[in-house]
Amino acid sequence: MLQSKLFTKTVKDAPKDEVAKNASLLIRAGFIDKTMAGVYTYLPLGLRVLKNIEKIIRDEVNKAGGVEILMPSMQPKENWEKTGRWETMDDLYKISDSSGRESALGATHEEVVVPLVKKFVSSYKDLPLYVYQIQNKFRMELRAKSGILRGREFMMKDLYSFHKDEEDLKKYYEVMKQVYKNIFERAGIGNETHLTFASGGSFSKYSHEFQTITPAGEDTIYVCNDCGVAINDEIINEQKECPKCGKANFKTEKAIEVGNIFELKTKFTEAFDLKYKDEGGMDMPVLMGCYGIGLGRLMGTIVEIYNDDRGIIWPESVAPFDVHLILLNESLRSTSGEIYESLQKAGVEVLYDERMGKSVGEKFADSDLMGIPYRIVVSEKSMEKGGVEFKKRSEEESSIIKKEDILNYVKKVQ
RNA sequence: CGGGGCGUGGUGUAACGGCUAACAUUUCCGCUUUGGGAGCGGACGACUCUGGGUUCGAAUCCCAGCGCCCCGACCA
Repeated sequence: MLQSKLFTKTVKDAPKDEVAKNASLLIRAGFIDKTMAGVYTYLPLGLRVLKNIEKIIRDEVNKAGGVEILMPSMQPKENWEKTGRWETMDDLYKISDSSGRESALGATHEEVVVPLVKKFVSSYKDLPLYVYQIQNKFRMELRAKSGILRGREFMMKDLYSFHKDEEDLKKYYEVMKQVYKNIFERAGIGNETHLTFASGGSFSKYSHEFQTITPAGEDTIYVCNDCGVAINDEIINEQKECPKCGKANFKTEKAIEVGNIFELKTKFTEAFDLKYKDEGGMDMPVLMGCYGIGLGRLMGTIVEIYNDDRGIIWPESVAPFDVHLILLNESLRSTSGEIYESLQKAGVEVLYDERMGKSVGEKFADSDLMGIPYRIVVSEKSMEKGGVEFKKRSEEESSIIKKEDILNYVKKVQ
């Protein structure tokens, strides 16, 4: 993409209200724009990151048998009354039309997915079933905060699994643990992200969160020094030992909850009377699990972890582009144009800063701020030294490489 | 929802209750410049969040509302 076609601009000073690093950097670099408190527009650069995250999640979830659908944001009030959550869920947005008819804006989708599945599942032969979507959720946060980490409207991957018995649910629950591990690994935050025991499970007494350690976190977790899993506040108040290895040797950390997996068991299937016929023709309750990841929150978490005083440093797997190609001298426009074409032909995603009239300093500052993993500078100076300048955003040193060798240096991940 | 802070050009800031609301940056025009937000000259851009009040006079003081941020509570 030509940088001149980006309609966004970088800004030197972050809006003074934005204290959160993720919001400050993403706004300055032109990835997002705040529409109102807790509600953000994803601009061209930000959307590309979001799509990359989406791709990783979709890929891993599909491997685990997930079947993608798209459910509506507007949902019937009656369904929410059936589960009792029309009254009990405080952060549910309720909307009404001019005739006074009320609906809910989906804060989560059990109220839609269970009646949906009921229409198609009637036999043990129809189970198990794993459906998911990547879609916007609405939650009436009384206090939206921390940039895109806690919004009122946010994109979420929510998967719902349906099973004939506890054993099958348990089995899939373990599969999803691994899926989540893979996703966070691929998104570049594998080392910082800990499987965390939380309360709320049905048969195993626990649910699980995936918590990423960073000072920007709003949760406190206790990481076991012996086995590396963590427990949250709720659990440490109930017990003093690690649920996995039994030791009681924790270090306290601030963390962001990037994912959550939960056994719902029959909580919602009972409300909608979702049953199946077993081999003997008996009606049996369907068991459920649900599994969520907030995409924007994941993006914000990545920024919180990967930045320096000059800007963002994207992991290659989610970066908006692979290469930032920067032309400094008009005399080399055709040369850099050829490099641009050949990289694109090779499947490398390139942001090409071909703008003239911008100072070198400004171009470099923009590049550092945006955080694209590889920077290639085409200039008269680099040509005198024998090629183009190649530099990783994550490293300080640059090197001169021949333009024929560029592809060897730009290793494509994913 | 309780507590605190802040609302002035797109952005960041300034202005004693008193002149045409100032400066930087952005944007536009011209020239110059080309390896870390470069220089010179010119131009555009603000009913000072909204509504009341006090005053001869309000960006400035008072009240209310709205918005945004922070702490807390809440977060299947």
